[in-house]
This record gives sequence, C-alpha cells and structure tokens, in this order.
Amino acid sequence: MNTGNNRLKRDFFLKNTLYVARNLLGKIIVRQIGGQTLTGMIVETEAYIGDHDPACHAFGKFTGRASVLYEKGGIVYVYFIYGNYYCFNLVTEDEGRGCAVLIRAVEPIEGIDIMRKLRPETRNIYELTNGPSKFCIAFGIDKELNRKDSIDGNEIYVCKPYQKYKFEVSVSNRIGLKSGTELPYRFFIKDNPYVSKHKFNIIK
DNA sequence: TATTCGATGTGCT
DNA sequence: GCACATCGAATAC
Repeated sequence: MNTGNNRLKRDFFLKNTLYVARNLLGKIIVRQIGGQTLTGMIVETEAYIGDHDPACHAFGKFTGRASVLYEKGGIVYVYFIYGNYYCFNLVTEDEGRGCAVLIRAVEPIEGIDIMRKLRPETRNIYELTNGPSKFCIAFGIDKELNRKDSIDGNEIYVCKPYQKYKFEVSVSNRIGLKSGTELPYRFFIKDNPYVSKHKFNIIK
C-alpha cells in the first residue's frame, strides 16, 4: 500500500486531544520493520489530557518517562507496563501540554502473516491486535520507538485512508485505570469486531 | 460466563 | 515497598 502522500501532518496532532483521539479512528497506522510493512486501521483510542487528567502520566509531575509527553504533537510515546508490555501513544497539542492519545486497537490490513509470527499465541484474527499491548507486540513496537517523530520518521506513522468509509463513533470511559475512570475519553468504531471491549460502559 | 491471579520492569514514595 | 493506561491462564460458579 502506498500511503506516503496521505500521511497526517503536524497540524492534525496539534489540535485538541479529544478531537485527535476521535479523528484517529478510521486512519491507517503504518509500521516499517525489517524491510516489511505492517498496516492497520485504528479502531479504538483513549485520550490522556495532562493538565486536568489524574490518569495521565504527566499529571502533576514533570519527571521521568512522562517527559516525552511534553514534546510537540506527533511525537511517539511508548511506555513499558506491568513488567511485560508496551503501550503506544501519540503526543497531541503544543509542546509542554503533556497530552497524548493511546492506540488501544487496530484492524489488521497488511502484513498479517508477520503479525501472527510476532504474536504466535493468537488464536483468531480478531484477537491479534484488540488491546494496547497486543497491538504493540503484533506491530513490533517497543521502547526503541519512544520519542520518534511520526511526521518525519519512517518507522511508524499515520495516514488517511484512500477510501473513506462511514462508521459511527462510540464513546465510553477508559479501561484498566484506577483514577479518572469517570471521564468519557475512550473512542471506538461502533460494532467493529477488532475493538478490545465491546460493552464497556458505553456512554454514546 | 465471571472473577481472580501470576508474571514482570520501572518509577514513584 | 507498591502501584501500574495488560494479558492469558486458572479457577470458581
């Protein structure tokens, strides 16, 4: 798939975090690894908003791994969690804001055989990338990508799809966290089978 | 079908 | 120490 001309530009990621989270749905994420290309459509995201979001790693502190969150929109933030797993985020808004969007699930498009090799335990196609760490494993994402630029770099970036297709956006509160649980910051494509949790406190 | 639980590294307190 | 934006296996029903 030649998606180079359609790559999302910096200004997209400089917009409001909730806007970016919602509008990343249906976009194509491209991963170049070992001369191979993996692509998938983003079907599920979560917003993390530095200033007033207790669940955000940047909330109330300016140190350590969270420093990447204060980069400008479009920068990649990968963090390691629970001793085993990575999660992939794209920084949003202007430099110094501490906001990002977590990619929670994608629908595999290209390079599915490679994704299966990276996650051989996967039983069926729907479970290949339907979770933030499942997606990272299947796409070969680790801390090497932390702080990379998705606008200039080639390892990973996001494109507009050639063919737009219609879908409805569902909203819920976010999954797996202990604070900020009431905030409706999770967005996903309604009825898409690659979403991680289909019936999680749907608000809209 | 729903709930619990172990594995595991990093950065906080 | 302990919490953590998780996953998958094991257990309880």
